[in-house]
Amino acid sequence: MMQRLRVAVETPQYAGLARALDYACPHHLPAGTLVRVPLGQRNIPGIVWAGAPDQEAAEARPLASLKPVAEVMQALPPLPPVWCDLVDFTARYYQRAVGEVALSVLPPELRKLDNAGLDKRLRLLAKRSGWAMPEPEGSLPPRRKSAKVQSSRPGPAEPAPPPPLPTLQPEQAQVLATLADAFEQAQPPCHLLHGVTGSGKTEVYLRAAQHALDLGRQALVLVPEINLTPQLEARFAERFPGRRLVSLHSGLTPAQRLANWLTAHLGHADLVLGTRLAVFCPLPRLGLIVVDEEHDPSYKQQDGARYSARDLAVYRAWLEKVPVVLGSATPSLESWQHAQTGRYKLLTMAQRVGQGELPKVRIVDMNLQPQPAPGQPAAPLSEPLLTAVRARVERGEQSLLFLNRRGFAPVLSCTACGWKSGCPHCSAWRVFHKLDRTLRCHHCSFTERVPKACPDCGNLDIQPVGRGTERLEEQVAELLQGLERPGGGAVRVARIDADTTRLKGALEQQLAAVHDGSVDVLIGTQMVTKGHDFRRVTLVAAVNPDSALFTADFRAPERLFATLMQAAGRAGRDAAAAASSEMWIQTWSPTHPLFTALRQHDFARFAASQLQEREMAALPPFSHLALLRCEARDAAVAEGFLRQARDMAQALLTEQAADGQVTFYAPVPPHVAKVAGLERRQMLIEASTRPGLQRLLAAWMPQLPALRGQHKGLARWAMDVDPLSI
DNA sequence: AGCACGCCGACT
DNA sequence: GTCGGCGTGCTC
Repeated sequence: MMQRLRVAVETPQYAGLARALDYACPHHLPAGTLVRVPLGQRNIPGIVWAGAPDQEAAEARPLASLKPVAEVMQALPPLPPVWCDLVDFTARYYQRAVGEVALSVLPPELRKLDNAGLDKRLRLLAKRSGWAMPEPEGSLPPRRKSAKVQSSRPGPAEPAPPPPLPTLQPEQAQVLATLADAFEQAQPPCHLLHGVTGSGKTEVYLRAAQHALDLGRQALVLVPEINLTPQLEARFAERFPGRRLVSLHSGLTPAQRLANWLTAHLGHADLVLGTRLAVFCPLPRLGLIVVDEEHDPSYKQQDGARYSARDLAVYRAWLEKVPVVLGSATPSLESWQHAQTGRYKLLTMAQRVGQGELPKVRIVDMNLQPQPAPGQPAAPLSEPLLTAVRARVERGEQSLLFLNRRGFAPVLSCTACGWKSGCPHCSAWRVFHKLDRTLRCHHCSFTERVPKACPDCGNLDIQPVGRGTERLEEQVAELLQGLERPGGGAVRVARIDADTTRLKGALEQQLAAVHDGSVDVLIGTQMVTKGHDFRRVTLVAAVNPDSALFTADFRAPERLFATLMQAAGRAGRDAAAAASSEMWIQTWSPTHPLFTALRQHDFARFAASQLQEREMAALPPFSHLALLRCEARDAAVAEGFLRQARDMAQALLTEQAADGQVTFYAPVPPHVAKVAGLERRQMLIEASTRPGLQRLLAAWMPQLPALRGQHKGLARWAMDVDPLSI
């Protein structure tokens, strides 16, 4: 007897196919079962979805008209119900098709395999990892035999005996006591761990993970960037020899990613460490979630389903009734506000381990520096900063110069006619990269050789305008020329950014060079400010942080504060040198409150002033935003679509009972209005309450596909709920 | 998104 | 006379 089965398949939201589709199946399949189903002419993967099909759908499509499920992937245990709940919530909250979310968070390799192929992979993995294949009758996987199993494997030698645990600071002990309580609670609260750099947050994560493992549970640890996984992985591996630890991020090969995911899903992994996509990793024994550097914007997915992995981690922890720890030295204002109102439990660690001091912050007022002669480029480093860097070099200490702009110069310009190196496909300048003499668009990757003469007037004198890391490296090397290092020999200047680390292993290699002291001055973008422990760095300088102060983005100050605090944290990691370490900031706005707060390392004060501004302006976390974005060949089409969509929403609002205020703003071009030949427009929606916003979106979004036909040439649209930048 | 169907220009 | 351009429309 055929049955009706709901299956989530990858269908885009804007095609009007957001819900699970109906298929016929000869027998019942549990929700979460991976299947292959026909859709149009294709055979695609899908996941059996729970819930009864709605009445109308059942009447519109009688059972006999449904296509049958093509294949059931019995080799894979069904995804757990809480996993389906998490995906369901994500799709609903972020306004995406449920199948799109479900399938996009599975390892890509899993989608390609058929049942036989999957079975083969599972057997191979089981054999290699030394665990028994689960019984076909869906029985629980056998409990791990920890060290015993591992040591019987060929390859790595006996795990080293666990190292002695470091003594806990009183603050750490207190935090851990609170967390220990949370493990006992039926519905543990969300914890915000506010710990200054060097206060030993990682030790807290390790001990909390230990607690979860002791209870026979799994721990999930999220980090913002792939770059940060290896070092954290090393610390966890060292602390938990004999435990199975897997990482999950997009840098793994497809086969590795599948193997690690399967290890976690089958319950064989004790610790899962990964980037934002790991928040969806199925874990049958989940006991703890840690979100490190919770303020980091990388947690927000920026394409496809635009989810916040941090927010989903909090939701998942609530669903699965496990403790969650959000850790940061500079929490996001959203989390901070939740901690202030008591919705999150605030845990504070204000002391640095080993009584190390935070670096002294020195502000250089650029208005007081001698100006360059007319026509001459400004010096990259002010005289006092240059002197300080020189002194470090002479003492054999390292300096880190932070400039958040890669390339040689952000734009090239003709001195005669004023031509600038614009991108023909985007409304952005193409960046001059000197090494390979190219002009590169950082938005669409369009790359050309630098022209010999001005394309407009033929003038041979084309000048770089502004400064990126490539140019800074060149200029600093010049400024430090002839300086004597203690060991003798020339000053060594190195640069780490997306361009110098493109090759696999390049970042590790360059970091190693910094660690072993074969670099005196390191120049880098944001990349070097995150997480790395540079023991010999005693001076960090933000060369040009001002641009972030004056952008229209209301979150710019919050982000700059976090970035500078994080950069400051790179200095004086070695307690002995901490007293003499400094954070330098070159700015044209030395009296800006952001810098005042930074000088005092006073996050709470900065957060309070920012929150006050946000409240006055009715911005998050005091309001809730959504951004409807769309792209079209023609800007007028994009704007027309947004306006019509707005009219629809306003009509809906007059029908709905009021649930707070909702304000619609006019469609505007985003910061970069044209990318790869498509015009972008966006419309901001501001709601006074989250439920009010969610209710509107739920009613509104399903109506948008109907507008499609009326706007010829409309490429695509998408809703960004809780957008990070507007 | 895929993938078809569909109706107009340069090739064997 | 066919191959193929991408415009429009559908997928349980």
